Amino acid sequence: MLPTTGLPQGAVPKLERPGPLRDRVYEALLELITTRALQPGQHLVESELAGHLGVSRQPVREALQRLSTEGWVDLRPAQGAFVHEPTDEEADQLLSVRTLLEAEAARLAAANAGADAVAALEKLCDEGEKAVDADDVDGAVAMNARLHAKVMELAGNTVLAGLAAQVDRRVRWYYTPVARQRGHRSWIEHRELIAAIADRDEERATAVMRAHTEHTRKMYREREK
Amino acid sequence: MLPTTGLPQGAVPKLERPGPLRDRVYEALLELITTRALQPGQHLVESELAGHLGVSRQPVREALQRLSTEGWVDLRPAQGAFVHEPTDEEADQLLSVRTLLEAEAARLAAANAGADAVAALEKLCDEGEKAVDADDVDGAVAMNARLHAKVMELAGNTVLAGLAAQVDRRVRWYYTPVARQRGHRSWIEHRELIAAIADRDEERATAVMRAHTEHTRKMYREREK
DNA sequence: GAATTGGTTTTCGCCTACAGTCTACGGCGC
DNA sequence: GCGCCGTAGACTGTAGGCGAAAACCAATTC
Repeated sequence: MLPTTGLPQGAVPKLERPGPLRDRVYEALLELITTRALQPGQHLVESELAGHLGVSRQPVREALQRLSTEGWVDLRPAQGAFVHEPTDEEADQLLSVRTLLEAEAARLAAANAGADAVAALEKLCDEGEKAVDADDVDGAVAMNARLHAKVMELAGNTVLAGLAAQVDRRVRWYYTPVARQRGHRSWIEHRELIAAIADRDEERATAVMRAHTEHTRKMYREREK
Repeated sequence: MLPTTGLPQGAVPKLERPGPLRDRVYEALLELITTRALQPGQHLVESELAGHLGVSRQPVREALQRLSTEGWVDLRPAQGAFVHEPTDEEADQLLSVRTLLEAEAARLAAANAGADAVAALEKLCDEGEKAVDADDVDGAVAMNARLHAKVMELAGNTVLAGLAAQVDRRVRWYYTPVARQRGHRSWIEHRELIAAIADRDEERATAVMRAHTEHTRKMYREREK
């Protein structure tokens, strides 16, 4: 028993710590990039960002460094950081990798999932469909992300989850503009996926997820033209 | 035509630029980690490393930052960097992800490969076997890496290649101690893989690569006990 | 003897300053 | 008028320094 004080565990609100500045800068920049406030190809000047965010250059540099390794910005030596410009080819490759990772996650989820897990998935699906019916695009996209994240969690492979999280976020960056077009159909497929997971049918879960992600990929390709 | 000088393209050796210091620090630290000079769990003190490498703390910080995002070190806030301690579970997950990525790469390679590509693979395989015969473990491991990298290159998916490169390097970190045990058998499997690629047989290439990487995974598991 | 508390030291997080390098622009020669 | 060179500006790369938080250790109290 750790707490020798008579206080209950959650009584002390953990003393909201701001957390490392570099992380907050990272989050801020990522937000600016994903919302297109910083456009692809744009030159990111360290001192400018630092001044704008009210911090020094150092945290900005570290944030840019991290964004670089995750593929959000390109760091050209002695020239600075530029917001990454996604090519159509790269987007397609990213989507195909996503298909691979998500399909595997679906398979593992089907192998591991219990009744309570399935219930949780159903709940997420309900909310997602509700958002679609209400024309709440942002909400639907968010629920979609949470659903996929939940499947990934059920897969129980943290390494896989880490890679998928990166890929997914970038995919969503490219994909958000076309998300609007893909409403109900997507959630019907989600239902099929959950059914397959509930049946513990690894083969079918893999196939459904593959079809699902490939579907969005095809939609992206058609949009390119 | 860019070169208006009459000089051939490669004549000027690009004026050997030292390149960003942080990258060299990164390479140096990665070398130290993979060679076990810095042991898992060890606390990495910035000023210590900086002094040892003859640079300031800043490049060291940036290198550690990058190593952190790639999973080599754990960056605990306000505490510093610690060499990542791989758990058995994590190693297993990493190996399973590797299987997934490499199998897909093999499939794509089989779909794309031409005669010259197959020849290049054969050449790498020859050298690898030569290294094994000479009991040159480090050389064999290196050739193994280059062979897999070549397959990945043939797959033609840079995103996939990027992920696989990270995973592979970490796998090799865990795996190096047991590499010695897995000599000839591994290279026989390589031959089978190349044959499948030469036949443009995607199914078989996938299966062979999957068996190959799963084989090393099993070997690792047995070693755990 | 065990737990706590206070001070001390180490180390990180961030800021500021300086040097090197690349880019852009204006003047000069052809 | 056209192209080259030199200079000025801006930005990045690196170094050093200060304040603060965490870990460590010893003295003290129960």
